[in-house]
Amino acid sequence: MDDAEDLVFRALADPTRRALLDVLVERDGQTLFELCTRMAGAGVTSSRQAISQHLDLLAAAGLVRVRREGRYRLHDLDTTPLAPLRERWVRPDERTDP
Amino acid sequence: MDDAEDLVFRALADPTRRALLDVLVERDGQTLFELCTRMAGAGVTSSRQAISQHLDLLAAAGLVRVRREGRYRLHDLDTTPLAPLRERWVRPDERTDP
DNA sequence: TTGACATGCAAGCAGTCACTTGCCTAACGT
DNA sequence: ACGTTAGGCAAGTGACTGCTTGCATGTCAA
Repeated sequence: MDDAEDLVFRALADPTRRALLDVLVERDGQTLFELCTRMAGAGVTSSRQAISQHLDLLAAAGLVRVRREGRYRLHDLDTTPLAPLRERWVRPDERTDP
Repeated sequence: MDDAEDLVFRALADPTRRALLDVLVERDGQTLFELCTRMAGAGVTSSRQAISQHLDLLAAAGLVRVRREGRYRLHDLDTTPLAPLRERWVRPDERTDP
């Protein structure tokens, strides 16, 4: 099972990746080093490679867009894959979609 | 990391468990055997023990309430742990909470 | 009571995951 | 040109995960 939905859920399964999303939601265009610093500040102690790999996984899930600018790798958050997820597992009697 | 939030996200990381939630959202009080049958019907081929372990994990995450009735084990869905999850990673400029 | 049905428990196994380690490439400043 | 800065690649490792296997328990019907 390797469809898009599965990638998103598996990406969210790790606390470090969720913390990365927490940092990314505030501002687009943060570099890898910037993210490492802010993660360390948030109490998450992960190496640069570890964080880079987490970002690769988030990118594979479509949650993060990666672009190059000079020697920097900039990261933008994309929350659109989360939209269908938010409406899932709502009881039929609790649905409020008019 | 073993807090409640982490349990929920890890519980959602498995496609079989998500399929179980899909089946559970329709009706409360389904037995283990009933769930096995409906899972098989949905194209998910998992043994009874496997499904039972998945349900245990969902129960540990607070997503499923388990109760006994005679020789049956009945399962009720509880979506309240999903509520905070739905409002997460929403851009500050996209927030619409009045 | 006896047998069938619904489920529980626990050890073991193979695959996956997160992380490290070590070295390499590319872009900037001086 | 040279060193520094930002990041890339890939193999290896320990722990965790999902699943199986085998047997045990408890409940009901006849």
